[in-house]
Amino acid sequence: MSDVRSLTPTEMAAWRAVIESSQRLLTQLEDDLRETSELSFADYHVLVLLSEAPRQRLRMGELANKLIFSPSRLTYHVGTMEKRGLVARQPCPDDRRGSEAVLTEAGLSALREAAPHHLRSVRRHFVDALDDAELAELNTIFTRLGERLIAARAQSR
Amino acid sequence: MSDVRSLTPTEMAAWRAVIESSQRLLTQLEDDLRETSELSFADYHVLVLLSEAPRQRLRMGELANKLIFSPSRLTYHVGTMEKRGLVARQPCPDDRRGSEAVLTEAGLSALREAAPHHLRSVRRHFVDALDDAELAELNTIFTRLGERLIAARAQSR
DNA sequence: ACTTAGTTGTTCGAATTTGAAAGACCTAGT
DNA sequence: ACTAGGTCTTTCAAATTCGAACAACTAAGT
Repeated sequence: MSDVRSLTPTEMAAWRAVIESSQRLLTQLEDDLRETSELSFADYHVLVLLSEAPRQRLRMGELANKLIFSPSRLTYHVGTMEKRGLVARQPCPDDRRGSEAVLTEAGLSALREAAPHHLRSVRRHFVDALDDAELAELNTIFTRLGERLIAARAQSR
Repeated sequence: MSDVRSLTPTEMAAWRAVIESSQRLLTQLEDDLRETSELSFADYHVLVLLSEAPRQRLRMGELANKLIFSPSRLTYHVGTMEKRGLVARQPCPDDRRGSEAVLTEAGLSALREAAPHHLRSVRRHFVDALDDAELAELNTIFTRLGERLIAARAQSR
């Protein structure tokens, strides 16, 4: 049926494998995380990013960029995490438009508790399937892809 | 802050790059597709899968597996596409529990119209950033990952 | 100071996605 | 034939996500 080429079979196969498997990977990690903790993948990601930030806090906008979340999605999501006590929200000191999300004690505990399980899951479904050269290669390739995507997005504004 | 290791820096970097960039990739492709057509990425994917299937039809369950959609999500999504005339739904001849989604003329047209734009987008944001060896490598790696994930899922049932 | 344009984060209604039933049907063993 | 135990898809309500519009503020030029 489909005579829609413009991509070679090799290119198409690689493209599809990446899309499909990364989707499966996310789904599996999400499931594992929910089974061993009270956190979603997004929750976990928020906690990690905050824990790594100076003073364990990030501007909403910055957090949204890192998570690749729309602004409204982040507002909502941080709201749910705030209700659960995992993060707090504070007005930004030097810019009165902004606010920042701050990691709480409870949030840090939740992260510390979930991390071993989550990392085990990452290992099982990702790292263990790859050798060192492949890991290095993936890092190179996806870092490059990410940079190009960020550049492209900046372009089209 | 985070002393949560258990993954080496190399492993962690690769993992993060893959997750983040594949997310960015999806988002960009989705945006491009919406700009040049009336289709979402999921719509497009449905149309491709149907167009490739024998007699341009697939059981709902099979389609859900290929798309990595939950059953209820697929029901809803096919519903919206049906309203737009892109697909039709028919009872399954040999299994009265089931139904199948069928590609319509309009669906095929929509796919043919969207494909060049979409493929150009895939090329720009993915293929063009990679050389042949990398593409082959990605195909190998992600095919393997996908197989493992399917196996793991079958396990845990 | 005074516009004017751009940012930042939130809000709101609509669209989508989830997960737990439920309904209808198939399959195997009796 | 007749269950008992699956399977396939849909339904429903609740949770999430999107996108446009908004309010508050900042930045830059005049």
